Amino acid sequence: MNIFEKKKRVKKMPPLNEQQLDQNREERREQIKKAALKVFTKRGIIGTKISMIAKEAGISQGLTYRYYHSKDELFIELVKDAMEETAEAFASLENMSSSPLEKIKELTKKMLDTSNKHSFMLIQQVQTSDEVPDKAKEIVRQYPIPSFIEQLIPVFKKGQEMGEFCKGDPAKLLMLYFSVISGLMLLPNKDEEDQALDVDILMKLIRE
Amino acid sequence: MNIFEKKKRVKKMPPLNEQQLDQNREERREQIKKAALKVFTKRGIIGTKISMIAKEAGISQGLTYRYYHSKDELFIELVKDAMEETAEAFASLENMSSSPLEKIKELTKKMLDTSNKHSFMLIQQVQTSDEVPDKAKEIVRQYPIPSFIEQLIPVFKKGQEMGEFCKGDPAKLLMLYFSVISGLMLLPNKDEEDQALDVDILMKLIRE
Amino acid sequence: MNIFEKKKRVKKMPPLNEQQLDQNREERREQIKKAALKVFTKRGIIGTKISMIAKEAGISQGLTYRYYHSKDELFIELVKDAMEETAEAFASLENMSSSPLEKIKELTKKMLDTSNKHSFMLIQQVQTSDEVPDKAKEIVRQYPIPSFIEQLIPVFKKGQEMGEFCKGDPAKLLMLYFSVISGLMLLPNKDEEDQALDVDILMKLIRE
Amino acid sequence: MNIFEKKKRVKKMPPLNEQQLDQNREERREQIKKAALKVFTKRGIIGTKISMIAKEAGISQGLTYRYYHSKDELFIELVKDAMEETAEAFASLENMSSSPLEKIKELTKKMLDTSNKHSFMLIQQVQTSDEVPDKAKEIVRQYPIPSFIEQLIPVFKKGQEMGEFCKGDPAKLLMLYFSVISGLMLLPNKDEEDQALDVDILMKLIRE
DNA sequence: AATGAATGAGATTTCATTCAT
DNA sequence: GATGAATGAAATCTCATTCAT
Repeated sequence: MNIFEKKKRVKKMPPLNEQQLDQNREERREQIKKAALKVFTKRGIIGTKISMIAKEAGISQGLTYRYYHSKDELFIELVKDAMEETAEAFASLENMSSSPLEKIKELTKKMLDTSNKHSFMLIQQVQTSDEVPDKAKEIVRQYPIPSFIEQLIPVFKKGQEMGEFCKGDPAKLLMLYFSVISGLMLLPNKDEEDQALDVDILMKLIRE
Repeated sequence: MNIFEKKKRVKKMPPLNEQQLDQNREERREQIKKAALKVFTKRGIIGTKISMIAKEAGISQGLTYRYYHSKDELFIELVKDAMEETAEAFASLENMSSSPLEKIKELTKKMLDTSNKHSFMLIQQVQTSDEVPDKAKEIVRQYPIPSFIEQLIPVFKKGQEMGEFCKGDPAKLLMLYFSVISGLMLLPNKDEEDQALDVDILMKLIRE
Repeated sequence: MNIFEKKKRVKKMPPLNEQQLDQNREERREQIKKAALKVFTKRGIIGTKISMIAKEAGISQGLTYRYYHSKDELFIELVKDAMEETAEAFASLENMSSSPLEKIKELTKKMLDTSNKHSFMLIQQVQTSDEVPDKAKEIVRQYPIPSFIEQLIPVFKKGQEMGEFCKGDPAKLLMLYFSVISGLMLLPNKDEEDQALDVDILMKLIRE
Repeated sequence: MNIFEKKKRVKKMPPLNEQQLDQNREERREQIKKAALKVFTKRGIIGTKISMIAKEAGISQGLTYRYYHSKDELFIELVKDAMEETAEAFASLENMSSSPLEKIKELTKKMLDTSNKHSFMLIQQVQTSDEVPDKAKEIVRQYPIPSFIEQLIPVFKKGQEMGEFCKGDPAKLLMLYFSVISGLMLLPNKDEEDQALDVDILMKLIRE
């Protein structure tokens, strides 16, 4: 660092550079979010005590508040993330070159996959429960699940034409299908291998 | 209670006769249970405040404690009832003269019917949540849902032989099927008429 | 109570009549407000712990929350009351038949009187401190003290004409005078008898 | 510190010489004190968070503790300083050659001057509030304000003889006068120019 | 029996102080 | 020395349960 660079730093001389600090901070936030998502989905927003999240994240209660002002704020952040992921999951189907049936199957697997499930469950919680903050409700309302499902209607219709899917009102069939998936997500875990099988059986609901 | 039993209790002369009092008491308990079931299933045991139950039942907070010593006790009582009803629902199939497929269909309707749903949802809650009292967990463990489902295996096998049901491991198929039903119960209400349709589509999961 | 009256009561049969309950409730609120006013003026809103108010009122911490949802709400209610009292104190001068000088003197006495002082001090606190809730600031801003003082300008002018008050800009003189009074209120108590004397000396500020 | 003392400390060879270090340290302490005084007087000791002082001083929270072991210690140090300044302000009158009235007027100006006001306000806070550390209370008790005022009694008497001051008990008149000044200090700022005028009006309290 | 008030244990949140870097 | 993170004790607030009427 030459003397000119030195002058840039107006305020003070922190021991670590700001970029490093920001990154640490971001990592902590992720650590907390990960822990929180796990506990929130397992116990609901009211059943979740901040102390549980802190313990799960391996930090003190107080520290949680340096990163999130309140339990609600943390919850809301997670809901935002979950909505984004969901939107992406649905949107990503467009770019797939596979058949309609394969697309739906892929999406189903993604939703039931343990690593993604938590996000979907969180959204379920927001839709189902009265305990969640209004802000969270709003966010989910802004991007309603039905609208995601509607995106699939063209795919489904094409599948019907190709004879992959059964006849019937695409909107209604898809809605029921995803209700079933949603419901399954709320149930306690199953073994991974079983899951793989399940998907094929589930597809019977919409297959010809 | 016969008239001889009645004479046994003679503490004092109440304004109403004992039988009447007992009946009143029982009615109150039912009134409270009904209210509690509604709120518990909607908000979970932690999300439910005693004040909410009291309000729903149209009585005062304090009075609730005349009939149930604690929130947990009330919850446990409801779980007991729910288990009994569930057991009955499954057992009653034996006496039905209809075909295997019709039996399963009937059971499905019963489970998804708004008036019964609450009991099933309560059991779900016990299985899913960590917040419920240990005693409740125990009760549900004593009569595990899988054992109910096992009762249906003979019925299912018969249906397979008759060509009503698809091929495959009956235990596994039934388990998935009822997982789907359970999951659907957890979702917010749908219109009654749609429900009627849904059942037929759901049956595709196990039908030939 | 005759049978017709009995029918009026739609809901239930409470042991005490509603009027009595409402009155009790109101008394409790007053009791809490009185205690709170004392502690708030002595220690400021932040320095005041709910436990102090509860102790001063002789009730449990928890009970406080049955009457006021938060410390802030309680504070705001007190500010409202104080503003009303202040407005009244100034307004009441109009109806007095005494001379301008006597009017100001009376007002001064009222403000410095121990029994009223707390209300004025509370308003001071709102104006001086950054810790008070925004709502409280708003309320005080709605009826600004200067506007109260302006009401006195005609009185003061008349006093000047009568030779009771010194020459000079009435607005400026009154503002200074009441600044002095306000300041004095913030200081720890003096003996009652001294106070009586003080007023006459203070009047020198505006007397001819 | 003389040059001999300097040689006594020879632990290691610091990049800067000891004197320089000490001076830096002293400057930092002053920087912190200045910031603290500003915030303490504005928000009270409880309303003041260490983070606020650090921010005002432009340093980190943690660093504050390198210079002061606790918030209380910092507060106490400020109170000491304030008492010394006050003592000096009163003492300095002795050396003035002006008339008694001019002396009091000068003192008044000094007290209401924005740059000095903070110290006086701090002392007020110690006298008024229950939140301050006991040590601070003690320090102020050791040099009671009344004793400062008593120092002025000879001056006041001389002024009375000279016909500059009004008749009456000097102790009582001075006490009221400084109560008024103290009170005024607690009020939010006024414009500088108004202040100048105010002093003359205030003097009416004690002038003939 | 019935009510609503009252309590107190436990949860959330704040912040002075300590710690690792 | 300097920083910002981390801790934990104390405050606010909630609510299951008990109590007086």
